[in-house]
Amino acid sequence: MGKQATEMLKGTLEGIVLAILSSRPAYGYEITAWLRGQGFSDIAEGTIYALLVRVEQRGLVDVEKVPSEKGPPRKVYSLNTQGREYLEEFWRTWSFLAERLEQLREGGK
Amino acid sequence: MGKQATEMLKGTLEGIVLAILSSRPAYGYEITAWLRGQGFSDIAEGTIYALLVRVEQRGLVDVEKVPSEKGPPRKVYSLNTQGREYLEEFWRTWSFLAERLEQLREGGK
DNA sequence: TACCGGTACCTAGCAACACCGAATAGTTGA
DNA sequence: TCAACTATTCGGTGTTGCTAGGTACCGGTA
Repeated sequence: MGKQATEMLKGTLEGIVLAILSSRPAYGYEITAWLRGQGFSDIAEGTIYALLVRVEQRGLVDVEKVPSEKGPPRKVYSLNTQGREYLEEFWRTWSFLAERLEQLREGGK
Repeated sequence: MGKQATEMLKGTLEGIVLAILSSRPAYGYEITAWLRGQGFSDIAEGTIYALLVRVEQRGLVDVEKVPSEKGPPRKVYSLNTQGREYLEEFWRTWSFLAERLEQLREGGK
């Protein structure tokens, strides 16, 4: 993945993380590892933590500290009601963008 | 369109503009008007001009100054070979992102 | 004991990008 | 003359992801 991805992730990465949290609670380290497994090979760890702090401050997620057997305690995040509404809005925006881009790709042949 | 769009446009707007230029040469004012007609209602005018300057400096487009009947001369941009390669790369990155997001949307039900 | 690797989180500084607001300049018509 | 439309430019702002570190807890190994 090149530099284009870095800029393209702005705005979408937040939605991606919230989408993950909508199906199950998770913590930062776990999310980073999962994303890398999905092909987001160069997602920086700090990026996810910073993002989680932001969404927490906006009140989109709830946090619970859970002890870990092998390391420091985990901060487990889960999507709350406000977060779900925000995610809905995200999907609407995404759909709009995706449709226009698909049209452009068709037309550009 | 809300605030999410602003962040989501980062990186994609460039691809959108290059995609437009891949089908026909165009100038800034024209592109802005076209985008607004397509539903990108709150694209700032200055944004497109700044973007065009960037892609020009990166050598992705060729520029030609063309006199206008009704106003100052237009700067008409057209995609060159390097720009087409860059656009290909953009589509690959976009496809990757779109696939992951579609998977997430499916899984999130 | 000392050390390394894996787990788990945090932070400061940076670069890129879209937005805002304003300015400039040419043309046409009231 | 003045307003409206066309067309481009620019400085400053806020948000975002990346870089490059650091802290801390644990188990295994030399």
